[in-house]
Amino acid sequence: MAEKITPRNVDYSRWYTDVILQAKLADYSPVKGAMVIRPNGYAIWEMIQQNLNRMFKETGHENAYFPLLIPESFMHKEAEHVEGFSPECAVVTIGGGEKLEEPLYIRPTSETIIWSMYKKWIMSYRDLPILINQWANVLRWELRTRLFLRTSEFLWQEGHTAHATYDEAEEETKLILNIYKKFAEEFLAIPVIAGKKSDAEKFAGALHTYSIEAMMQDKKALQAGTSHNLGQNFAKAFDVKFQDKDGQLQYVWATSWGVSTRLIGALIMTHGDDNGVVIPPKVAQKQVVIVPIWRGEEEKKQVLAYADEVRTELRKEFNVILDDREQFKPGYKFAEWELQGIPLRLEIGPKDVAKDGMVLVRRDTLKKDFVAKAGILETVRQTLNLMQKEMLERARQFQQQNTHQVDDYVEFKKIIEEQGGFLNSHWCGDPDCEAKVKADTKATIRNIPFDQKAEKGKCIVCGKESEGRVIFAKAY
RNA sequence: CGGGGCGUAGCGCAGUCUGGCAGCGCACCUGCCUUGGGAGCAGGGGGUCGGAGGUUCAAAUCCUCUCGCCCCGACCA
Repeated sequence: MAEKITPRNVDYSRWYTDVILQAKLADYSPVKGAMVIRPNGYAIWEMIQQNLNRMFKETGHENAYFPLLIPESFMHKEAEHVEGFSPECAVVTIGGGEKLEEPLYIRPTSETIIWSMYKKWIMSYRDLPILINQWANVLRWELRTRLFLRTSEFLWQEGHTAHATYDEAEEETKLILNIYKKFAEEFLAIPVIAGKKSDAEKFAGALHTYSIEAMMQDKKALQAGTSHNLGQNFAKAFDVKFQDKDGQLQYVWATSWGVSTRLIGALIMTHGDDNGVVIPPKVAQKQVVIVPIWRGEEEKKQVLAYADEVRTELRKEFNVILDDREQFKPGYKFAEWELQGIPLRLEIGPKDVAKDGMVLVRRDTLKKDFVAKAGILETVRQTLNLMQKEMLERARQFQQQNTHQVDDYVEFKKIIEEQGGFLNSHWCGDPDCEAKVKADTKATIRNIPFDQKAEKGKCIVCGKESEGRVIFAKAY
Protein backbone atom coordinates (compact mmCIF):
# COMPACT_ATOMS: atom_id res chain seq x y z
CA MET A 1 0.00 0.00 0.00
CA ALA A 2 2.95 2.28 0.51
CA GLU A 3 3.56 2.04 -3.21
CA LYS A 4 3.10 5.23 -5.12
CA ILE A 5 0.94 5.64 -8.17
CA THR A 6 2.81 6.70 -11.31
CA PRO A 7 1.63 10.28 -11.97
CA ARG A 8 -0.53 10.75 -15.04
CA ASN A 9 1.83 13.16 -16.73
CA VAL A 10 4.72 10.71 -16.42
CA ASP A 11 3.04 7.69 -17.98
CA TYR A 12 -0.71 7.66 -18.45
CA SER A 13 -1.10 3.97 -19.10
CA ARG A 14 1.05 3.01 -16.13
CA TRP A 15 -1.02 5.36 -14.01
CA TYR A 16 -4.13 3.54 -15.22
CA THR A 17 -2.75 0.13 -14.31
CA ASP A 18 -1.35 1.34 -10.98
CA VAL A 19 -4.69 2.81 -9.97
CA ILE A 20 -6.61 -0.35 -10.76
CA LEU A 21 -4.21 -2.66 -8.96
CA GLN A 22 -3.67 -0.46 -5.94
CA ALA A 23 -7.32 0.50 -5.52
CA LYS A 24 -8.08 -3.23 -5.66
CA LEU A 25 -10.54 -2.86 -8.52
CA ALA A 26 -9.06 -5.80 -10.40
CA ASP A 27 -6.06 -8.07 -10.60
CA TYR A 28 -4.29 -10.11 -13.23
CA SER A 29 -5.33 -13.73 -13.34
CA PRO A 30 -3.38 -16.91 -14.11
CA VAL A 31 -4.98 -16.94 -17.55
CA LYS A 32 -3.45 -14.61 -20.08
CA GLY A 33 -5.80 -11.87 -21.15
CA ALA A 34 -8.28 -12.56 -18.39
CA MET A 35 -8.70 -10.49 -15.26
CA VAL A 36 -10.20 -10.90 -11.84
CA ILE A 37 -12.69 -8.21 -10.93
CA ARG A 38 -12.22 -7.62 -7.21
CA PRO A 39 -14.98 -6.49 -4.83
CA ASN A 40 -14.16 -2.79 -5.25
CA GLY A 41 -14.46 -3.08 -9.01
CA TYR A 42 -17.42 -5.41 -8.97
CA ALA A 43 -19.30 -2.98 -6.71
CA ILE A 44 -19.15 -0.42 -9.52
CA TRP A 45 -20.37 -3.02 -11.99
CA GLU A 46 -23.28 -3.85 -9.70
CA MET A 47 -24.26 -0.19 -9.61
CA ILE A 48 -24.10 -0.08 -13.40
CA GLN A 49 -26.25 -3.20 -13.62
CA GLN A 50 -28.75 -1.95 -11.10
CA ASN A 51 -29.39 1.34 -12.83
CA LEU A 52 -29.31 0.13 -16.41
CA ASN A 53 -31.59 -2.75 -15.48
CA ARG A 54 -34.10 -0.31 -14.12
CA MET A 55 -33.90 1.81 -17.26
CA PHE A 56 -34.29 -1.22 -19.52
CA LYS A 57 -37.30 -2.46 -17.58
CA GLU A 58 -38.93 0.95 -17.59
CA THR A 59 -38.84 0.74 -21.37
CA GLY A 60 -40.40 -2.71 -21.53
CA HIS A 61 -37.36 -4.99 -21.70
CA GLU A 62 -37.01 -8.32 -19.90
CA ASN A 63 -33.97 -10.29 -18.81
CA ALA A 64 -33.26 -13.84 -19.91
CA TYR A 65 -30.26 -16.12 -20.26
CA PHE A 66 -28.92 -18.01 -23.25
CA PRO A 67 -26.14 -20.64 -23.31
CA LEU A 68 -22.43 -19.94 -23.34
CA LEU A 69 -21.74 -22.52 -26.06
CA ILE A 70 -22.80 -22.04 -29.65
CA PRO A 71 -22.77 -24.77 -32.34
CA GLU A 72 -20.20 -24.00 -35.01
CA SER A 73 -22.81 -24.21 -37.77
CA PHE A 74 -24.73 -21.30 -36.19
CA MET A 75 -21.70 -19.07 -36.45
CA HIS A 76 -21.48 -19.74 -40.17
CA LYS A 77 -25.06 -18.89 -40.99
CA GLU A 78 -24.53 -15.16 -41.22
CA ALA A 79 -21.59 -14.54 -43.54
CA GLU A 80 -20.38 -11.16 -42.31
CA HIS A 81 -20.88 -12.22 -38.74
CA VAL A 82 -18.55 -15.19 -38.94
CA GLU A 83 -16.07 -13.20 -40.96
CA GLY A 84 -16.00 -10.54 -38.27
CA PHE A 85 -15.66 -12.87 -35.33
CA SER A 86 -14.05 -16.13 -36.38
CA PRO A 87 -10.44 -15.13 -35.75
CA GLU A 88 -11.17 -14.11 -32.19
CA CYS A 89 -13.22 -17.09 -31.08
CA ALA A 90 -12.27 -19.91 -28.75
CA VAL A 91 -13.71 -23.27 -29.71
CA VAL A 92 -14.47 -26.31 -27.60
CA THR A 93 -13.63 -29.50 -29.45
CA ILE A 94 -13.56 -32.06 -26.67
CA GLY A 95 -16.30 -32.89 -24.16
CA GLY A 96 -16.39 -35.73 -21.67
CA GLY A 97 -13.08 -36.93 -23.01
CA GLU A 98 -14.50 -37.44 -26.50
CA LYS A 99 -13.90 -35.38 -29.60
CA LEU A 100 -17.14 -33.53 -30.31
CA GLU A 101 -19.08 -34.23 -33.46
CA GLU A 102 -19.63 -30.50 -33.92
CA PRO A 103 -17.27 -27.99 -32.29
CA LEU A 104 -18.86 -25.51 -29.90
CA TYR A 105 -17.90 -21.86 -29.98
CA ILE A 106 -17.65 -19.95 -26.75
CA ARG A 107 -19.91 -16.99 -27.43
CA PRO A 108 -18.19 -13.83 -28.62
CA THR A 109 -21.76 -12.40 -28.66
CA SER A 110 -25.10 -14.17 -28.75
CA GLU A 111 -26.93 -13.11 -31.91
CA THR A 112 -26.82 -16.56 -33.48
CA ILE A 113 -27.98 -18.66 -30.56
CA ILE A 114 -30.68 -16.14 -29.73
CA TRP A 115 -32.04 -15.97 -33.27
CA SER A 116 -32.12 -19.75 -33.46
CA MET A 117 -34.53 -19.54 -30.51
CA TYR A 118 -36.50 -16.60 -31.86
CA LYS A 119 -37.28 -18.79 -34.84
CA LYS A 120 -39.18 -21.11 -32.50
CA TRP A 121 -40.93 -18.32 -30.65
CA ILE A 122 -42.08 -16.04 -33.44
CA MET A 123 -45.06 -17.01 -35.58
CA SER A 124 -47.20 -13.95 -35.95
CA TYR A 125 -47.04 -10.20 -35.58
CA ARG A 126 -48.77 -10.80 -32.25
CA ASP A 127 -45.51 -12.33 -30.94
CA LEU A 128 -43.66 -9.10 -31.65
CA PRO A 129 -41.85 -7.22 -30.46
CA ILE A 130 -39.56 -9.38 -28.36
CA LEU A 131 -37.46 -7.19 -26.08
CA ILE A 132 -34.88 -9.35 -24.32
CA ASN A 133 -31.69 -8.44 -22.53
CA GLN A 134 -29.12 -10.72 -20.96
CA TRP A 135 -26.30 -10.07 -18.52
CA ALA A 136 -23.49 -12.38 -19.45
CA ASN A 137 -19.84 -13.00 -20.03
CA VAL A 138 -18.41 -13.29 -23.54
CA LEU A 139 -15.04 -14.31 -24.87
CA ARG A 140 -12.94 -12.83 -27.63
CA TRP A 141 -9.39 -13.94 -28.12
CA GLU A 142 -7.43 -10.70 -27.80
CA LEU A 143 -3.73 -10.22 -28.45
CA ARG A 144 -3.21 -6.92 -26.68
CA THR A 145 -5.22 -6.74 -23.48
CA ARG A 146 -5.67 -4.04 -20.87
CA LEU A 147 -7.53 -4.23 -17.59
CA PHE A 148 -11.23 -3.41 -18.11
CA LEU A 149 -10.67 -1.90 -21.57
CA ARG A 150 -9.89 -5.06 -23.45
CA THR A 151 -9.75 -8.49 -21.90
CA SER A 152 -10.49 -11.81 -23.50
CA GLU A 153 -13.39 -12.56 -21.25
CA PHE A 154 -15.54 -9.66 -20.20
CA LEU A 155 -18.92 -8.98 -18.65
CA TRP A 156 -21.61 -7.07 -20.47
CA GLN A 157 -25.28 -6.85 -21.17
CA GLU A 158 -26.53 -7.66 -24.62
CA GLY A 159 -30.00 -6.72 -25.71
CA HIS A 160 -31.57 -8.58 -28.61
CA THR A 161 -34.88 -7.40 -29.92
CA ALA A 162 -37.18 -8.53 -32.71
CA HIS A 163 -39.62 -6.21 -34.48
CA ALA A 164 -42.25 -6.21 -37.20
CA THR A 165 -40.89 -3.23 -39.12
CA TYR A 166 -37.68 -1.47 -39.97
CA ASP A 167 -38.95 1.71 -38.36
CA GLU A 168 -39.67 -0.04 -35.10
CA ALA A 169 -36.20 -1.58 -35.02
CA GLU A 170 -34.66 1.75 -35.83
CA GLU A 171 -36.62 3.41 -33.06
CA GLU A 172 -35.46 0.76 -30.61
CA THR A 173 -31.84 1.20 -31.63
CA LYS A 174 -32.04 4.91 -30.95
CA LEU A 175 -34.05 4.52 -27.76
CA ILE A 176 -31.32 2.34 -26.31
CA LEU A 177 -28.51 4.60 -27.41
CA ASN A 178 -30.34 7.37 -25.66
CA ILE A 179 -30.52 5.31 -22.49
CA TYR A 180 -26.79 4.71 -22.72
CA LYS A 181 -26.10 8.39 -23.15
CA LYS A 182 -28.35 9.31 -20.28
CA PHE A 183 -26.80 6.67 -18.06
CA ALA A 184 -23.22 7.65 -18.92
CA GLU A 185 -23.87 11.30 -18.21
CA GLU A 186 -26.23 11.14 -15.23
CA PHE A 187 -24.63 8.28 -13.37
CA LEU A 188 -21.05 7.90 -14.53
CA ALA A 189 -20.69 11.66 -15.08
CA ILE A 190 -19.08 10.90 -18.44
CA PRO A 191 -20.16 13.24 -21.26
CA VAL A 192 -20.58 11.34 -24.51
CA ILE A 193 -21.19 12.05 -28.15
CA ALA A 194 -23.96 9.97 -29.65
CA GLY A 195 -23.82 9.27 -33.32
CA LYS A 196 -23.68 6.83 -36.19
CA LYS A 197 -20.67 4.68 -37.03
CA SER A 198 -19.14 4.80 -40.48
CA ASP A 199 -19.43 1.58 -42.50
CA ALA A 200 -15.82 0.74 -41.79
CA GLU A 201 -16.40 0.88 -38.04
CA LYS A 202 -19.81 -0.76 -37.81
CA PHE A 203 -20.58 -4.19 -36.35
CA ALA A 204 -20.15 -7.19 -38.63
CA GLY A 205 -23.61 -8.09 -39.86
CA ALA A 206 -25.36 -4.84 -38.95
CA LEU A 207 -27.20 -2.49 -41.26
CA HIS A 208 -25.80 0.31 -39.21
CA THR A 209 -24.32 0.91 -35.80
CA TYR A 210 -24.73 3.76 -33.37
CA SER A 211 -22.31 4.54 -30.57
CA ILE A 212 -21.58 6.82 -27.69
CA GLU A 213 -18.01 8.10 -27.60
CA ALA A 214 -16.25 9.55 -24.59
CA MET A 215 -12.96 11.42 -24.27
CA MET A 216 -10.43 10.15 -21.77
CA GLN A 217 -7.94 12.39 -19.94
CA ASP A 218 -5.23 11.54 -22.45
CA LYS A 219 -7.64 12.89 -25.10
CA LYS A 220 -8.13 9.55 -26.75
CA ALA A 221 -11.65 8.41 -27.58
CA LEU A 222 -13.31 5.47 -25.94
CA GLN A 223 -16.38 3.79 -27.36
CA ALA A 224 -18.60 3.43 -24.32
CA GLY A 225 -21.69 1.77 -25.76
CA THR A 226 -23.10 0.52 -29.05
CA SER A 227 -26.49 -0.14 -30.53
CA HIS A 228 -27.02 -1.94 -33.84
CA ASN A 229 -29.85 -2.02 -36.28
CA LEU A 230 -29.32 -5.50 -37.69
CA GLY A 231 -32.00 -5.19 -40.36
CA GLN A 232 -33.21 -8.59 -41.53
CA ASN A 233 -29.76 -10.16 -41.78
CA PHE A 234 -30.12 -12.51 -38.84
CA ALA A 235 -33.78 -13.23 -39.55
CA LYS A 236 -32.80 -14.33 -43.03
CA ALA A 237 -29.83 -16.34 -41.80
CA PHE A 238 -32.03 -18.18 -39.30
CA ASP A 239 -35.20 -18.07 -41.36
CA VAL A 240 -37.28 -16.19 -38.84
CA LYS A 241 -40.55 -15.06 -40.45
CA PHE A 242 -43.82 -13.83 -39.05
CA GLN A 243 -47.29 -13.50 -40.49
CA ASP A 244 -48.44 -9.89 -40.61
CA LYS A 245 -51.98 -8.57 -40.22
CA ASP A 246 -52.63 -9.20 -43.89
CA GLY A 247 -51.50 -12.80 -43.65
CA GLN A 248 -48.25 -12.13 -45.48
CA LEU A 249 -45.00 -13.78 -44.37
CA GLN A 250 -42.21 -11.33 -43.61
CA TYR A 251 -38.75 -11.51 -42.18
CA VAL A 252 -38.34 -10.09 -38.68
CA TRP A 253 -36.31 -6.94 -38.03
CA ALA A 254 -33.60 -7.10 -35.39
CA THR A 255 -31.51 -4.95 -33.10
CA SER A 256 -28.74 -5.69 -30.64
CA TRP A 257 -26.98 -3.43 -28.18
CA GLY A 258 -24.51 -3.59 -25.35
CA VAL A 259 -22.29 -1.99 -22.78
CA SER A 260 -19.54 -3.80 -20.94
CA THR A 261 -17.22 -3.65 -17.96
CA ARG A 262 -15.23 -1.35 -20.20
CA LEU A 263 -17.41 1.39 -18.70
CA ILE A 264 -15.40 0.96 -15.51
CA GLY A 265 -12.25 1.74 -17.47
CA ALA A 266 -13.98 4.80 -18.88
CA LEU A 267 -14.93 5.93 -15.40
CA ILE A 268 -11.37 5.55 -14.15
CA MET A 269 -9.87 7.43 -17.09
CA THR A 270 -12.44 10.21 -17.00
CA HIS A 271 -12.34 11.08 -13.32
CA GLY A 272 -9.24 9.55 -11.73
CA ASP A 273 -6.35 11.65 -10.44
CA ASP A 274 -2.85 11.05 -9.13
CA ASN A 275 -4.26 9.99 -5.77
CA GLY A 276 -6.39 7.25 -7.25
CA VAL A 277 -9.83 6.57 -8.62
CA VAL A 278 -12.73 9.00 -8.14
CA ILE A 279 -16.14 7.36 -8.10
CA PRO A 280 -19.17 9.51 -8.95
CA PRO A 281 -21.56 9.45 -5.95
CA LYS A 282 -24.40 7.85 -7.89
CA VAL A 283 -22.39 4.72 -8.69
CA ALA A 284 -20.45 4.56 -5.43
CA GLN A 285 -21.63 1.69 -3.30
CA LYS A 286 -19.97 3.23 -0.28
CA GLN A 287 -20.49 6.97 -0.36
CA VAL A 288 -19.04 8.15 2.94
CA VAL A 289 -16.13 7.13 5.12
CA ILE A 290 -15.65 8.46 8.63
CA VAL A 291 -12.07 8.65 9.87
CA PRO A 292 -11.90 9.15 13.64
CA ILE A 293 -8.83 10.77 15.18
CA TRP A 294 -7.80 10.46 18.79
CA ARG A 295 -4.97 10.54 21.31
CA GLY A 296 -5.27 8.24 24.29
CA GLU A 297 -8.15 6.17 25.62
CA GLU A 298 -10.26 9.04 26.87
CA GLU A 299 -10.34 10.83 23.51
CA LYS A 300 -10.83 7.57 21.69
CA LYS A 301 -13.98 6.80 23.65
CA GLN A 302 -15.35 10.26 23.16
CA VAL A 303 -14.54 10.49 19.45
CA LEU A 304 -15.84 7.03 18.60
CA ALA A 305 -19.13 7.62 20.42
CA TYR A 306 -19.58 10.87 18.51
CA ALA A 307 -18.58 9.30 15.20
CA ASP A 308 -21.05 6.51 15.79
CA GLU A 309 -23.85 9.03 16.19
CA VAL A 310 -22.90 10.59 12.88
CA ARG A 311 -22.79 7.21 11.23
CA THR A 312 -26.22 6.26 12.56
CA GLU A 313 -27.69 9.48 11.23
CA LEU A 314 -26.11 9.09 7.79
CA ARG A 315 -27.08 5.45 7.50
CA LYS A 316 -30.69 6.50 7.11
CA GLU A 317 -29.78 7.32 3.55
CA PHE A 318 -26.20 6.36 2.76
CA ASN A 319 -23.74 3.53 2.97
CA VAL A 320 -21.20 4.69 5.54
CA ILE A 321 -17.95 3.18 6.76
CA LEU A 322 -16.53 4.06 10.15
CA ASP A 323 -12.82 3.30 9.84
CA ASP A 324 -11.88 2.67 13.46
CA ARG A 325 -8.91 0.41 12.73
CA GLU A 326 -6.24 0.94 15.37
CA GLN A 327 -3.22 -0.17 13.42
CA PHE A 328 -3.29 2.72 10.96
CA LYS A 329 -2.83 6.41 11.52
CA PRO A 330 -5.30 8.89 10.04
CA GLY A 331 -2.93 9.96 7.25
CA TYR A 332 -2.70 6.41 6.04
CA LYS A 333 -6.46 6.05 6.05
CA PHE A 334 -6.92 9.30 4.14
CA ALA A 335 -4.61 8.04 1.43
CA GLU A 336 -6.20 4.62 1.29
CA TRP A 337 -9.78 5.83 0.93
CA GLU A 338 -8.78 8.44 -1.61
CA LEU A 339 -7.08 5.73 -3.61
CA GLN A 340 -10.33 3.78 -3.63
CA GLY A 341 -12.36 6.81 -4.62
CA ILE A 342 -14.95 7.00 -1.81
CA PRO A 343 -16.78 10.26 -2.64
CA LEU A 344 -16.87 11.84 0.81
CA ARG A 345 -14.65 11.64 3.86
CA LEU A 346 -15.57 12.93 7.31
CA GLU A 347 -12.69 13.57 9.68
CA ILE A 348 -13.73 13.58 13.31
CA GLY A 349 -11.27 14.42 16.07
CA PRO A 350 -11.43 15.99 19.54
CA LYS A 351 -11.43 19.51 18.08
CA ASP A 352 -14.48 18.70 15.99
CA VAL A 353 -16.32 17.09 18.86
CA ALA A 354 -15.69 20.23 20.89
CA LYS A 355 -17.13 22.40 18.14
CA ASP A 356 -20.02 20.03 17.47
CA GLY A 357 -19.00 19.52 13.85
CA MET A 358 -16.52 17.72 11.60
CA VAL A 359 -14.27 18.17 8.59
CA LEU A 360 -15.82 17.15 5.29
CA VAL A 361 -13.59 16.37 2.32
CA ARG A 362 -14.78 15.89 -1.24
CA ARG A 363 -12.83 13.27 -3.17
CA ASP A 364 -12.98 15.12 -6.48
CA THR A 365 -11.70 18.51 -5.27
CA LEU A 366 -9.95 17.33 -2.05
CA LYS A 367 -11.23 20.56 -0.47
CA LYS A 368 -11.74 20.45 3.26
CA ASP A 369 -14.68 22.19 4.91
CA PHE A 370 -15.75 22.35 8.50
CA VAL A 371 -19.43 21.46 8.76
CA ALA A 372 -21.88 21.33 11.65
CA LYS A 373 -23.11 18.05 13.04
CA ALA A 374 -26.63 19.40 13.08
CA GLY A 375 -28.15 18.75 9.68
CA ILE A 376 -25.27 16.55 8.57
CA LEU A 377 -27.59 14.26 6.60
CA GLU A 378 -28.79 17.17 4.51
CA THR A 379 -25.23 18.52 4.16
CA VAL A 380 -23.97 15.18 2.87
CA ARG A 381 -26.91 14.81 0.52
CA GLN A 382 -26.33 18.25 -0.98
CA THR A 383 -22.59 17.81 -1.24
CA LEU A 384 -22.93 14.50 -3.06
CA ASN A 385 -25.43 15.99 -5.48
CA LEU A 386 -23.18 18.93 -6.16
CA MET A 387 -20.17 16.68 -6.62
CA GLN A 388 -22.04 14.51 -9.11
CA LYS A 389 -23.03 17.58 -11.09
CA GLU A 390 -19.60 19.18 -11.04
CA MET A 391 -17.83 16.01 -12.08
CA LEU A 392 -19.92 15.86 -15.25
CA GLU A 393 -19.43 19.56 -15.82
CA ARG A 394 -15.66 19.32 -15.44
CA ALA A 395 -15.45 16.38 -17.82
CA ARG A 396 -17.63 18.19 -20.32
CA GLN A 397 -15.40 21.24 -20.25
CA PHE A 398 -12.35 19.06 -20.80
CA GLN A 399 -14.01 17.45 -23.79
CA GLN A 400 -15.01 20.78 -25.27
CA GLN A 401 -11.58 22.32 -24.72
CA ASN A 402 -10.01 19.44 -26.60
CA THR A 403 -12.39 19.38 -29.53
CA HIS A 404 -11.15 21.26 -32.58
CA GLN A 405 -12.89 22.36 -35.73
CA VAL A 406 -10.43 21.73 -38.53
CA ASP A 407 -10.80 22.34 -42.25
CA ASP A 408 -7.26 21.86 -43.49
CA TYR A 409 -5.61 18.45 -43.69
CA VAL A 410 -2.11 19.70 -42.88
CA GLU A 411 -3.42 21.35 -39.75
CA PHE A 412 -5.48 18.23 -39.04
CA LYS A 413 -2.38 16.03 -39.02
CA LYS A 414 -0.50 18.54 -36.92
CA ILE A 415 -3.20 18.70 -34.25
CA ILE A 416 -3.64 14.93 -34.10
CA GLU A 417 0.10 14.54 -33.76
CA GLU A 418 0.79 17.32 -31.25
CA GLN A 419 -2.38 17.74 -29.22
CA GLY A 420 -4.76 14.87 -29.85
CA GLY A 421 -8.40 15.23 -28.92
CA PHE A 422 -11.52 15.20 -31.06
CA LEU A 423 -11.29 16.73 -34.51
CA ASN A 424 -14.49 17.99 -35.97
CA SER A 425 -14.00 17.86 -39.71
CA HIS A 426 -15.82 17.45 -42.98
CA TRP A 427 -15.92 14.03 -44.60
CA CYS A 428 -17.40 13.20 -47.98
CA GLY A 429 -18.50 9.71 -46.99
CA ASP A 430 -15.91 7.87 -49.05
CA PRO A 431 -14.31 4.93 -47.16
CA ASP A 432 -11.05 5.60 -49.01
CA CYS A 433 -10.73 9.04 -47.44
CA GLU A 434 -11.44 7.52 -44.04
CA ALA A 435 -8.78 4.86 -44.65
CA LYS A 436 -6.26 7.48 -45.69
CA VAL A 437 -6.74 9.41 -42.47
CA LYS A 438 -6.24 6.22 -40.51
CA ALA A 439 -3.09 5.34 -42.44
CA ASP A 440 -1.68 8.85 -42.09
CA THR A 441 -2.56 9.57 -38.48
CA LYS A 442 -4.01 6.44 -36.80
CA ALA A 443 -7.14 8.49 -36.12
CA THR A 444 -10.49 7.01 -37.09
CA ILE A 445 -13.99 8.32 -37.46
CA ARG A 446 -15.48 7.80 -34.04
CA ASN A 447 -18.95 8.60 -35.21
CA ILE A 448 -21.14 10.94 -37.17
CA PRO A 449 -22.85 12.92 -34.39
CA PHE A 450 -26.65 13.06 -34.31
CA ASP A 451 -26.48 16.74 -33.52
CA GLN A 452 -24.28 17.37 -36.54
CA LYS A 453 -25.25 20.66 -38.11
CA ALA A 454 -26.31 20.50 -41.75
CA GLU A 455 -23.38 22.44 -43.10
CA LYS A 456 -21.94 22.27 -46.59
CA GLY A 457 -18.21 21.86 -46.66
CA LYS A 458 -15.26 20.19 -48.29
CA CYS A 459 -13.91 16.77 -47.31
CA ILE A 460 -10.77 17.16 -45.22
CA VAL A 461 -8.97 14.63 -47.41
CA CYS A 462 -10.22 14.84 -50.99
CA GLY A 463 -11.96 18.23 -51.00
CA LYS A 464 -15.20 16.87 -52.41
CA GLU A 465 -18.61 18.06 -51.23
CA SER A 466 -19.54 17.13 -47.66
CA GLU A 467 -22.86 17.46 -45.86
CA GLY A 468 -21.45 17.86 -42.38
CA ARG A 469 -18.72 17.27 -39.84
CA VAL A 470 -17.76 13.99 -38.21
CA ILE A 471 -15.61 13.22 -35.16
CA PHE A 472 -12.10 12.01 -35.83
CA ALA A 473 -9.89 10.81 -32.99
CA LYS A 474 -7.36 8.26 -31.93
CA ALA A 475 -9.22 5.62 -30.00
CA TYR A 476 -8.74 2.87 -27.46
C1' C B 1 3.21 -13.07 -35.84
C1' G B 2 8.25 -9.25 -35.91
C1' G B 3 11.50 -6.49 -32.20
C1' G B 4 13.00 -5.80 -26.88
C1' G B 5 13.06 -7.28 -21.70
C1' C B 6 12.29 -10.51 -17.53
C1' G B 7 11.51 -15.21 -14.47
C1' U B 8 15.14 -15.58 -6.96
C1' A B 9 9.83 -14.98 -0.23
C1' G B 10 2.99 -12.35 -1.13
C1' C B 11 4.92 -7.81 -4.11
C1' G B 12 9.35 -5.05 -5.97
C1' C B 13 14.33 -6.30 -6.64
C1' A B 14 20.00 -7.43 -5.62
C1' G B 15 23.09 -11.59 -6.14
C1' U B 16 24.64 -14.46 -12.08
C1' C B 17 29.98 -11.40 -15.30
C1' U B 18 34.39 -14.04 -11.65
C1' G B 19 30.54 -21.25 -9.03
C1' G B 20 31.44 -21.74 -2.31
C1' C B 21 26.12 -19.82 4.22
C1' A B 22 20.04 -17.37 -0.52
C1' G B 23 19.86 -11.70 0.67
C1' C B 24 17.46 -6.42 0.76
C1' G B 25 12.98 -3.11 0.78
C1' C B 26 7.76 -3.29 1.31
C1' A B 27 3.86 -6.39 3.01
C1' C B 28 2.69 -10.16 6.99
C1' C B 29 2.80 -12.00 12.59
C1' U B 30 3.98 -10.60 18.15
C1' G B 31 4.95 -6.75 21.64
C1' C B 32 5.77 -1.68 23.01
C1' C B 33 4.77 3.10 21.43
C1' U B 34 1.83 6.25 18.39
C1' U B 35 -2.77 8.76 15.80
C1' G B 36 -5.35 16.20 12.29
C1' G B 37 -1.87 13.63 5.40
C1' G B 38 1.05 7.12 3.77
C1' A B 39 4.81 6.80 12.02
C1' G B 40 8.90 4.53 15.13
C1' C B 41 11.57 0.58 17.86
C1' A B 42 12.42 -4.59 19.01
C1' G B 43 11.56 -9.54 17.85
C1' G B 44 9.58 -13.25 14.30
C1' G B 45 7.57 -16.41 10.18
C1' G B 46 8.00 -17.19 5.12
C1' G B 47 12.20 -19.96 -0.69
C1' U B 48 11.38 -26.89 -5.20
C1' C B 49 16.13 -19.49 -7.20
C1' G B 50 10.23 -20.92 -13.74
C1' G B 51 11.10 -26.37 -15.38
C1' A B 52 14.24 -30.55 -17.31
C1' G B 53 18.92 -32.32 -18.40
C1' G B 54 24.28 -31.71 -18.25
C1' U B 55 29.45 -29.98 -16.36
C1' U B 56 31.62 -29.85 -11.24
C1' C B 57 33.86 -31.89 -4.84
C1' A B 58 30.16 -27.90 -5.10
C1' A B 59 25.28 -24.55 -9.53
C1' A B 60 20.52 -19.08 -8.48
C1' U B 61 25.48 -18.46 -10.91
C1' C B 62 28.53 -22.22 -16.38
C1' C B 63 26.32 -25.28 -20.90
C1' U B 64 21.93 -27.38 -23.65
C1' C B 65 16.87 -27.68 -24.13
C1' U B 66 12.11 -26.06 -22.55
C1' C B 67 7.96 -23.30 -20.39
C1' G B 68 5.86 -18.80 -19.08
C1' C B 69 5.13 -13.59 -18.58
C1' C B 70 5.60 -8.30 -19.62
C1' C B 71 6.56 -4.05 -23.04
C1' C B 72 6.56 -1.93 -28.37
C1' G B 73 4.49 -2.46 -33.88
C1' A B 74 -0.74 -5.00 -37.92
C1' C B 75 -7.14 -6.24 -35.80
C1' C B 76 -11.33 -5.43 -31.95
C1' A B 77 -16.42 -3.38 -27.09
